Amino acid sequence: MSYSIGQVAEKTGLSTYTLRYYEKEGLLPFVQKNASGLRVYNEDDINWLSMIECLKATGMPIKEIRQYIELYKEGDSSLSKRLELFRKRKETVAQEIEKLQKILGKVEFKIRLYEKAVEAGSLEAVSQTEEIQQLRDELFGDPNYFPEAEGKKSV
Amino acid sequence: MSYSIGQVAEKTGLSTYTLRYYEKEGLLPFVQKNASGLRVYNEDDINWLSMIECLKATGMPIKEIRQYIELYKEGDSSLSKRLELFRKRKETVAQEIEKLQKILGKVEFKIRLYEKAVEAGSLEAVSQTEEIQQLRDELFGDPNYFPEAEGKKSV
DNA sequence: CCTTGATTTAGAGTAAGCTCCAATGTACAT
DNA sequence: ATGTACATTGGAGCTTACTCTAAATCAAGG
Repeated sequence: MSYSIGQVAEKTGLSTYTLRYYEKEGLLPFVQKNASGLRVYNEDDINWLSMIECLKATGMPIKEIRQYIELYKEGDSSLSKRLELFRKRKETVAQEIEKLQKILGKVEFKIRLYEKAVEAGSLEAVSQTEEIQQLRDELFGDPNYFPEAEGKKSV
Repeated sequence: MSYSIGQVAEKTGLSTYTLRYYEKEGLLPFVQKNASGLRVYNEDDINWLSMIECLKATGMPIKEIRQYIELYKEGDSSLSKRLELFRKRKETVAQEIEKLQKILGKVEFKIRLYEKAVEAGSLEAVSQTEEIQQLRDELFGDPNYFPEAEGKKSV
């Protein structure tokens, strides 16, 4: 099965601009062209796009994705480099998840604070309560992320 | 306690350029200046920066952070809007965490695949094995995210 | 007073990742 | 064969979030 650039755009949710841009950046070195110069994508190209989306989702910039593709083109001699690359990606993603979980905790604190504030009709009144102060201490007693955060003013 | 822009940069890890940029963009509307026009930051400003970093970490763009700050300036009349804003942030972050967990699964699959490939000295040999095909099915049987992904070619 | 280093401003420059345009060519149904 | 939709290229333009520059001013020590 083969696809035009428009069909691939449809299938992947990427724009035709983006597909051409990726090619220009060396992310899709295997896309064929027919006699008239039109791009003809096959299943492998779609798989590559899926891989690219995956790497992008790990936070990898386009230049580094190209490097992966260049490693792939080197063949089996680059297997251990590719393994190493995926291990680094795993680390990056794991760290990002951890960071987001901490952020989620802070946002949930804000939600509780604002729920009480809406109830009371005032933020100042609520942010000094025993309950909120205690929550604040639990969350921000950890000095790792902006220790001065979330002071008395409840910004 | 008060701080110069350089001290705040040191404290927060942001550059002095960034601090001035944030002010220009309306993210720090409370920073004072002394008689000579030099910025003088206080604890509240540091707290605001911490809040800004938190919102940024949720993926919120700077223009929307400014909108939050404008809501804050409106006082208690905007409490429920601010609550709503934090609820949306929570959704965004929760979804991002979910997405990253799926990505983590894919990356871990790649790691296993490449571990085997390095062992065998060949990617093609390994990607057709019973074990890998089974793992692939488990991970990518779900048609939500690029159903064509990870075909026979193991890109 | 003088020097050194930090700070001020307006505005220009940068990097990433697209996004679009103009002019031209291709595919195909009527 | 002609209209319509879709494709090609090079290159310009856009957005976000900084990042830096230049020229002037300020702060503090000797």
